[in-house]
Amino acid sequence: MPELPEVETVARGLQRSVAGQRILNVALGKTDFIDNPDRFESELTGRTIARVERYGKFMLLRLTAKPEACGRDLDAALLVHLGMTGALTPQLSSDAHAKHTHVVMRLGDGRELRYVDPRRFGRMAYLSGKALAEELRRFGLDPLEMSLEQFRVQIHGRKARIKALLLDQSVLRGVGNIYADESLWKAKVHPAQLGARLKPPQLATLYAELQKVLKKAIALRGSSISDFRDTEGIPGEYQQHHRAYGREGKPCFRCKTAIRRIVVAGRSSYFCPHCQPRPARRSTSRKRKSEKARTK
DNA sequence: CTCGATCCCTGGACGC
DNA sequence: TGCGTCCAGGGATCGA
Repeated sequence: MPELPEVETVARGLQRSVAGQRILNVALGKTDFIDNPDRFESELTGRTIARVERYGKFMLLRLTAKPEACGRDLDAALLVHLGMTGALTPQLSSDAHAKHTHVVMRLGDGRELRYVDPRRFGRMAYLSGKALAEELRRFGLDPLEMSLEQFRVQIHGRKARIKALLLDQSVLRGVGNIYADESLWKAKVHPAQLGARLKPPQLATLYAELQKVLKKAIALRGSSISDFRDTEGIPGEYQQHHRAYGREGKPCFRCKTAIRRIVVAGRSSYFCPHCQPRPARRSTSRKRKSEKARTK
């Protein structure tokens, strides 16, 4: 499932392979994941992909202005979210269409940039100017670009659980379930710990481990759990370094205790019950006792 | 402000 | 082999 490292991998691949290419035409299949499909098609046709960037879990295909735009739409972009199963890859026009191919952009050099997404949890949108700026403003800082102090400001004082905060794209952008669990395991922080209750050293460790995990995962071209592939069709290798995610019942790499799975913030959360002890919840247990006493 | 529930969608795993 | 069922999960939305 594409999170920050996987999206970075794909964005770099596309930057290498399709930057500078002109989009000659656009063919759409199912369009329920595209904002305003008609406009999408007309605006993309004839535009050139200037460069490809990552923004959180989004890819931003920056587009050059149409010749007739006369200076308008200089900051137009194709926004792509891969959802769970999306793939955006350049292919030869002679290649057979994979099942669930929903967008085909014919490029100037004869290849095709194809979007394939069985579950259609992804999103595509043509955005420019104000709409693009507004869209991007909804998200927090990139975890690889933020300082420890900026991280601290986002977490301290928050009553939400740390796992929920890490997954919240308005708190920081790009982290998903895998890298949240991996960095919490490394930092020995329980996923249900409240943000406000993280001690300064824990916060500093979590910040550092999150960056380390993300950087290493990028270097290994992401995690391939089921079907993630880079733009050349090669799986990532970071899944071989997972210490918590998907390891329910298997021994912790540090202490051999069986990894447990619980649901936090509506997501499967894998953690070591020994290394990441459940936070003592003084107030809750007291409340429970007093409630029991009252009902009796 | 934060929570859980629900929906979107398909493929894969599993039980019979 | 072929059903039915459950689960995976990012994000939007809604009600508590």
